[in-house]
Parts: sequence; structure tokens; C-alpha cells
Amino acid sequence: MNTHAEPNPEHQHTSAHDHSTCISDALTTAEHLCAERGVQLTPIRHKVLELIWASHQAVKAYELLDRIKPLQSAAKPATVYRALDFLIEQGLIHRVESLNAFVGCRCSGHQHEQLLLICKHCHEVEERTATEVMQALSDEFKQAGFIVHSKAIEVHGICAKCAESSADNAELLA
Amino acid sequence: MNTHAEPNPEHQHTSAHDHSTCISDALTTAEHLCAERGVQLTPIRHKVLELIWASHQAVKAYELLDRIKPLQSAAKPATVYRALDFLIEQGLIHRVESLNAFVGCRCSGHQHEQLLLICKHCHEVEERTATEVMQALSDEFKQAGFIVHSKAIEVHGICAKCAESSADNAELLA
DNA sequence: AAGTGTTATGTTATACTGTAACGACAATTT
DNA sequence: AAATTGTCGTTACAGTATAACATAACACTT
Repeated sequence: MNTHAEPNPEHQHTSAHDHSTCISDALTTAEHLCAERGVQLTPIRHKVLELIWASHQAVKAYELLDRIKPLQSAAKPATVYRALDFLIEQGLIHRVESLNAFVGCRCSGHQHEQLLLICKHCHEVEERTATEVMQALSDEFKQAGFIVHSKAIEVHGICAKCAESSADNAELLA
Repeated sequence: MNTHAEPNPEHQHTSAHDHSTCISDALTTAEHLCAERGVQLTPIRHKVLELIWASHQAVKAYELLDRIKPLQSAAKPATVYRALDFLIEQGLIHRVESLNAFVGCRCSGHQHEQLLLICKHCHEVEERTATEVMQALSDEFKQAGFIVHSKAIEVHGICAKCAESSADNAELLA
């Protein structure tokens, strides 16, 4: 199958907030951050970031490729993966390991490696700082004598909104 | 490249313990568990489990395929992936999402979803129960109203043994 | 202006990871 | 016996990611 053309709107909760603000906030933050750091948020990188922020769902690399081709007809896998590498390096997006997909990072610039809550129903990814969890993890590493380079904490399940909107839909609660 | 034929011995710590006991323990536990549950640990599944337990490193699916072919010349990708699916369902192995690889699970039968500490140097994967971390996570889910189906907590870095054995090797501590 | 270094991108090819779909076959159930 | 279930063989393909090399664009120097 190769039918990924749009963010899957099936169960999205975007109506609950002004998503255009999410996008523009993320983009202007990214622009400032890159300017400060003296790195280039080139048109391709900017576009990829914008496409990722089109929803709060994690987006696959080849979906991005399909969506960027109309605008950048030379685009190839490497085009997208390079942009993704850059955005990850700069902390502007997260790679969701358990989905082979990518999602915008709200808290760019500082604080990384967060808890990602991934909803199986609406497919949106919520990012949480989870201070206590991180503290408990640090303690664990100290105990184990483990020197951390990077973490991925990914949890799959049903988000609050989906659970609520289908409180009588037993199927979800399995 | 397609040169994965053996567990990478480069930096393994297997000498520090009697690994043959690890293997046989894991296999007999698995046999008992499957018998109890009335599911079949067929020869293929048994072999895949054994191959995974050949080291404490995470093993890739196609490495397993290469290693199983001499014994099971009909083996195809599906052969391996089916066995892996079974072993995961039974809680006998973990899938390491951030590596697209698989590692034996020590604590089969009960308690799942653990903290995996993945060493970038020796590539061994240590599994920890991390009770405090799990408790903090539960609290976080409660706060977020998130209903958990599965978790993956994977941390990359340098394990205690590697850190120690190269205390003067500054390169690792980056 | 010509040369050099650096960064980003274009381009081709290929490697690696994973699944769908269908049939064969055996064991079990009805 | 027929139907069902579980496992495996087999073919084909979908999806994910990178290597390697070429080119372009720009900044800087000489």
C-alpha cells in the first residue's frame, strides 16, 4: 500500500485546539533557535518541519516524501532523511522508535528525551516531561552504573480524550 | 552489507559469567512455560529462542535467518518473524524498538515491560525491573488519564563494565 | 577573477526490515 | 467424514534507510 497522502484525520482531536497556532509557534521557535545557533533551517528542512507539524500524529518518512514531492520534485528518500536528521539533531522533532515515525517536539531547545504517550485510537502523540519518572530513571542509572547517552520512553495505549469519547465503547479498553 | 553471521564478540562480557547456564535456564523455563500454557514451542521456535540467547546482545531478524538457514534450509523471513511473534507473545523475548532487534527476556512468565539498558560499546542489553520508575510511570498515566497497553523504555549508553574497563578511555564517556 | 573549503542537495543504487496472501499438511473437534 | 485450527512453506512485495558519488551555491582568500 502507498496511500498515505494526508495526515489521518479519522479520530483527530485537532478541533479541540487552534492547531494553526501550534504550527506557527513551532515554526517561529525553530527559526529563532536555528538563527541563534547559526545553523540553517533551509527551505527543505522548514517544509519537512511544517509537514510534521501538520498534525499531532507521528508521520512516516515516506509520507513526508510523498507530500513534499509536489513542491520539490527532485525529492528522494535521502532528501527527507537528511532533513529529519537535522531536525532531530536540533531537537525540533522526536523520532518515535516504536513506529518508525516522527513527531514535532514542543519543548525544543532545552529538556529532551521525554515520555511519549501514543494513542492507538487517534494516533496522536502526547509529550510529557514527567519529572518524577526521569528522576527515578536517573536513580536507576546511578545504581546500575550506567552512563546515559539517550533515552526513548514510549507508551502505547488510549489517550484520555479517546477513552472519554467512547466510555461505553468497551473495545478500546482492552 | 550482509556480514552478520555470528554474535558480535568484540566487546562481550560473557567471560564474566557461565553463559551456558543462561542459555539452558532460559530454554528449560520456556519449555515449562509453554507446556503449562498449552502452546507449542516447536523446533523452529525453540531454535530461534536458542539463537537469541546465544548472547546478551540484541539480535536482528535477518541475522537469525542467516543462522537458522544451515539447519532449516527452507527458512524464509516469514519463518523467523512468525517465531519472533510467538516468542514475544509468550513474553520469552523483548523486541528492542530502537534497534529493530530482539533480546532474551529473563523474567518470562510474569512482570513485563522493563527498562532496557543498551550498551553502545559491548552491545549487551541489561534488563531491569526498576520498580520506582514503573511506579512513577503509573502515576504519570493516572494524571494524564492514559490507559496503557504496552511500554518500551530503552536507554542507550555505556554499561558499568565497559565504563570501568576503560576508565581511562575518555572516548566512551562522551 | 580564480581557487579552495564547506554545506546542502541531487542522483543512483542498494541494503535492510517486515508483511500479505495462499496453499499444504497434520491434529483436533464436531 | 467434514470442518476447524495451528503451523509451516513459498512467492512476492511493501516499507524503511543508507552508501556513495556528483553537483551547486556560497563564503573566503589570494
